[in-house]
Amino acid sequence: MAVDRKQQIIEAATNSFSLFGYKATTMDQVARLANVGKGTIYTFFKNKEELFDEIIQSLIAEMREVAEEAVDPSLSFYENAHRALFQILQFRKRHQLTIKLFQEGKEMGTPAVIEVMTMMEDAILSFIKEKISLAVEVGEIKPCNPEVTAFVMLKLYISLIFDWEQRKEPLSEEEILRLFELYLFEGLSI
Amino acid sequence: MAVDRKQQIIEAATNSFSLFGYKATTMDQVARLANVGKGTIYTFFKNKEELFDEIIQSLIAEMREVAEEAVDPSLSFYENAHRALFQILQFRKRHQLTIKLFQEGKEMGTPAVIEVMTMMEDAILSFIKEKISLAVEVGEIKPCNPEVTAFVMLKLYISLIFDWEQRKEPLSEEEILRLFELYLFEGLSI
DNA sequence: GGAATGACTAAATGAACAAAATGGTCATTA
DNA sequence: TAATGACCATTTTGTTCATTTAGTCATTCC
Repeated sequence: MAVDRKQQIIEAATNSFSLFGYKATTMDQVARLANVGKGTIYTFFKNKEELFDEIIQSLIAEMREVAEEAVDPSLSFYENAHRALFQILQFRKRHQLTIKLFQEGKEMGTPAVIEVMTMMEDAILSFIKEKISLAVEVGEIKPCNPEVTAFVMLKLYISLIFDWEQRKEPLSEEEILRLFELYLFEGLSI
Repeated sequence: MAVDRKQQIIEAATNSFSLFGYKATTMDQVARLANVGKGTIYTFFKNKEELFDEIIQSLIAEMREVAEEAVDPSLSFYENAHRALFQILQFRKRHQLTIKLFQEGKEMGTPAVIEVMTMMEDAILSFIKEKISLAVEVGEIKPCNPEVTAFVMLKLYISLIFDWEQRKEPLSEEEILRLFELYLFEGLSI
């Protein structure tokens, strides 16, 4: 075959998921968009959910790459934490697919979407956790539970970037970095 | 009548809201529970939402009182934050109403509930902000934007109590206080 | 011969309609 | 004159059924 049918299917599905969401994307539509018979999809993917999962796994891998790229070994842990988290969240903001799915998960509660969003969050948490564990070992930050700390960091970031934006003027990247530093690293005590 | 009908209605409604939520509480039910004709409710309250609002206003006032009582001017900001936080924790446990409404707002998105939860959040934020401003003026904590700081404190608190519980074993009160202290006051830096 | 296909089926979905429940009113009652 | 519950308009819930959809498989095509 001249063209890679599997790739065609993945691209068609990604486009449709991005545009209409998971539920509103039909396998007929994916087949049509991919210029492929519907049955062909099932020679590459067991079912709709597996096709979806494979797309999300790529997305997660891409996110990890972006985050990893943001890390600069010559910088401090807190600066790197900020850079990585900021990049991940910006990535999420930029990619139509993540935006659409976030919406669908919240508004319609589609189970497959919720499952996948949890996977994405877990991937982010596991990435941060890894970095925290390392920083603790090296003695760059105080000993702490890496799992809870990763969770708190992510939540703090989401609060500052997404939630704060709902009520007030968005914070600039510099402000976010400064706040991150102030609250999580220096602490408020005199 | 010997008994205060308005009070009866408020108590019945509070019970039902706590037990079944706002939407699932019918005015017939409130009337029945209050041993009152349905029309009587409407001599005291314009409609269901006003009855709800009045109950929430009391709840907010009560929360403020509880928090205010916990504050001891002779203690440090840090210690007072502990005490207020602890009291609010205890308060939350006593009031299924808050929990039920929080759930309903998130899961069903009942507009009246969302509106009221926003009011509660604003009340809490304004309370914390006030205390932070004072502490900064007195030089008890580092200078910081009181509004953002209050926001971050509340979000951290909600993350630790509600969100963490969704994925892992709930944290004990002692653990929550310890984490709050570690992340916000001491900071992670060595 | 084996990959690709699209007509086919069982299951899921949602539109449309009917029935029940609910918020709010008001004439009657005590 | 305050309290009430039958009553009404509207909303919500339950049900039916035609349509749509995910997934299969006999047939086609290279």
